Amino acid sequence: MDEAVRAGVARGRPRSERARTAVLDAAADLLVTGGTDAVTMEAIAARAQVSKATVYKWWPSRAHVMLESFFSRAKDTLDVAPEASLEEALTTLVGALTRIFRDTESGPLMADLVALAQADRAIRTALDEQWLRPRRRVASQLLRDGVDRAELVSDTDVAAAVDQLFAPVYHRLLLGHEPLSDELAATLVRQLLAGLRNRDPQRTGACPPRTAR
Amino acid sequence: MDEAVRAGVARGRPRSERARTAVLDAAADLLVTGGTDAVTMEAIAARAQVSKATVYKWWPSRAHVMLESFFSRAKDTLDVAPEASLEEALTTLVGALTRIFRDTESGPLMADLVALAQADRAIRTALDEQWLRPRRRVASQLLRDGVDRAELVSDTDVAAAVDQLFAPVYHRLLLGHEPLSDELAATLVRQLLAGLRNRDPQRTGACPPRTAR
Amino acid sequence: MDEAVRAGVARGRPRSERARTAVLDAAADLLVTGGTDAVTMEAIAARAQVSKATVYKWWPSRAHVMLESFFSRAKDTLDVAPEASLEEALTTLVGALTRIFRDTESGPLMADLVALAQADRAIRTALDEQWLRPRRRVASQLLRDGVDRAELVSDTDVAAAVDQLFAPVYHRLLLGHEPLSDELAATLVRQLLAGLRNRDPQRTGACPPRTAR
Amino acid sequence: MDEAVRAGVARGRPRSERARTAVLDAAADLLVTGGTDAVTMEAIAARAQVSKATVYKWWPSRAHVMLESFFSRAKDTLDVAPEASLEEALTTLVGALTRIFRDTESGPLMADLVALAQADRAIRTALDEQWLRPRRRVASQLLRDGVDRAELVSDTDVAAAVDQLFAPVYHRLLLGHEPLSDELAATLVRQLLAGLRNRDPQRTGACPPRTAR
DNA sequence: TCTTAAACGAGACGGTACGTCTAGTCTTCTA
DNA sequence: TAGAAGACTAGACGTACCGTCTCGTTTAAGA
Repeated sequence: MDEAVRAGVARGRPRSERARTAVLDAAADLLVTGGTDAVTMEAIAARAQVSKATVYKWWPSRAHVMLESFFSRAKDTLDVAPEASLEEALTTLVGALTRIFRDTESGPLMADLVALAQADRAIRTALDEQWLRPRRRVASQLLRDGVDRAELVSDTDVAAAVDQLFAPVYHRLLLGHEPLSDELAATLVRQLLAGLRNRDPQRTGACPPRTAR
Repeated sequence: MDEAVRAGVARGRPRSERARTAVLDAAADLLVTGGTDAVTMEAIAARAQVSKATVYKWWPSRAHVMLESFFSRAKDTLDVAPEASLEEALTTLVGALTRIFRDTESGPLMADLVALAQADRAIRTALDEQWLRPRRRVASQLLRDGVDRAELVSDTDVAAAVDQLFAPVYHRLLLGHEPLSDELAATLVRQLLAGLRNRDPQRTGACPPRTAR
Repeated sequence: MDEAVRAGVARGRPRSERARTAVLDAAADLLVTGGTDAVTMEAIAARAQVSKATVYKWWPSRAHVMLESFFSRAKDTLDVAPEASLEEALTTLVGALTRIFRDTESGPLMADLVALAQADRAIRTALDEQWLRPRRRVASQLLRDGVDRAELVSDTDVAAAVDQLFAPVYHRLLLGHEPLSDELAATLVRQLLAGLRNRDPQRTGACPPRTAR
Repeated sequence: MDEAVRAGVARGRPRSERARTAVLDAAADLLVTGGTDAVTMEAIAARAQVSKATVYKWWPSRAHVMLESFFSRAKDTLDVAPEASLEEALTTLVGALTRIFRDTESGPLMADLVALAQADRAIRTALDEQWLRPRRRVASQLLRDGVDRAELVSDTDVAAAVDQLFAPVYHRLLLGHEPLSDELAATLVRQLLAGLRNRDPQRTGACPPRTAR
């Protein structure tokens, strides 16, 4: 009936939750065991014991499957202990990201998604809005609060600072030139907040001048 | 003959330089105009007016074509003025990278290569060894020199610091969440060297304490 | 309950006559307007405003729908006027067939059914027993009566003769090499009964000899 | 070179004769062993050890494969012995058709082609022009010659007569209501030429009157 | 000048995955 | 219990690109 439709009453056979999770699991498994090239719609359907038509019905492309597979897994915390210092809070955020990229399927999934985002603007947008932005927002707010309290210098470029905390993690995930070590998060936060410049050279006391080379 | 072969003397028709450059140009053009998906071996050969066999003869995969296409274009300078300060030198390096990614075909090419590197370990290695490592080496040396002359603090994690300078550029190139602006390089260098922490809050003198939140 | 079932009393919702005729009409309409390929179970159900399950519940395949659709339409007469001559009677039978194939939906339906019969033995059997055989039986009886009364030669192969009357109609329907013209039936009957051989060459009188070539 | 192209000089790898015949054989084999439904492009390619792309390159549809498969096999003779009588000549033609339909793969192939012709006008045309018409032409000419020499009556409808000879064969092939027996051809020719009407009933002399029923 | 051998263009080939379509079946709610 | 809605499995469709192959055709160095 029309009323039924308008009321959102389900008509017909309901969507199979089993199929949905099987697809998401299959995609992640294939990626981890066989690499990007192994994750074809054909292979996903076969491993999930699901017909290709069902996959295409709910996800328009392999990239969208990966996206949902990633989001169904990657649940890092955005909660920061209220009593934590700024340094502690930022370290928690960056450390959580580092660990899920290094220790879970989310790492390969994110790497693959960034690759897919180069070919599909919708994926890039979804990644930005649903993953990056919320995390950047939390970090940005912490930094802005620091500026407001005068804990941080007033000319801080918050966006750039956030990139200096998070980008190295993605960079190492994607290129692998350096490991995602346990200390990385603390190091990134410490070096950004305190800076690299030596303010107490040879025990001269006082705050350090900008020493030209 | 055997002697000729042993002597490395070229026998037969020499490799066509025209074909080589046509292929590299075709790959870059296709990428810029049509996106990653448009760059197929088939399309490269067609646009370059070259047979597929010739492309496969010299490059084992599309990724290798992109790699050489990138390297034949991206010639940013690694030279730093000897009289420049540390901050100036680093800003020059990061700024050069930002500009070639933003203003030339090298940006899309690098983005595509990072994507391809997720599926092809050889590409990842080549990118690392032939592109990233030389640039990281120069920046690392500058930072280590700073530590040696006590301009920088002794517990500096050079590798992490280098990432805090370069990774944001790649991150923005790949995800596009923030622009590759003119000021970015200077900001990244400044914030990393001086840090974000306010050392002179309301003229209270002395170095600032770690203010708990 | 069981008693009711045994008693043949209908339980539950009775079958929808509307659905039945809508399906048969849809099948015929689709065939005439779009050709064989347009007649899919999907399309039939959609046009008939009926669910696919309902179609499958009552007809095991598209071929069976076509079969019933054909039989619900093709009602040519098998009655022959008792006072008619043999030639008139046969002409009536063949003419009726020609006209319903040429002027009604039964033509395309029969053509489609013959095609479907190549893939489905059940359809072939049904076509034979329910359509061909009754018509052949009537014509055969007329011919056999003719033999019995010595109007026809005693060595008549009735089955072959019936084919020589009817087969040309199906042949033209299926291949279209010649039209199903108004005169066709009369011509077929006349030529078969009287033969093509000239029995009165050059007015020599008497019955004609078999002139060798 | 242009001259080469214009001259029809073969460029590139030449077409594989092996692939061509393998496809035609596979199509015929599948049809005979598994029926119409077994003959899919997929199955043809698989059995012929040929890629689907190759099949589609040379044949636009399954129907065209069947068509060529049929023509590569069905080589019945159209030659008639010059000294043969009209009756002998026609019997030869019809008999040859009957035998290749009954005893070779050409029977199932033709049946399938007639079915396919219902959905594809191009197939119908090809069947008509390349198969039916040449055979009908020969028979028609024999009949017309007979009329010219007054062996046959002058009001003979040649087209209808040809159908009365050939159509029964196709009809039995397609519907199977009667067998394609050895005697069929002779019977069809005899009955058509001499007619069914008894001209010498009970030795009454003279040609028989039209006996009303 | 003539041979020779590698590079080249064209394009057919066997594969594989694509994204779509239809066949049938199954599950839920409604009439 | 029939029917409508619609999700499901299965598998063929026709296309595109892959990477390989087989031709005939340059092109220059060496004989």
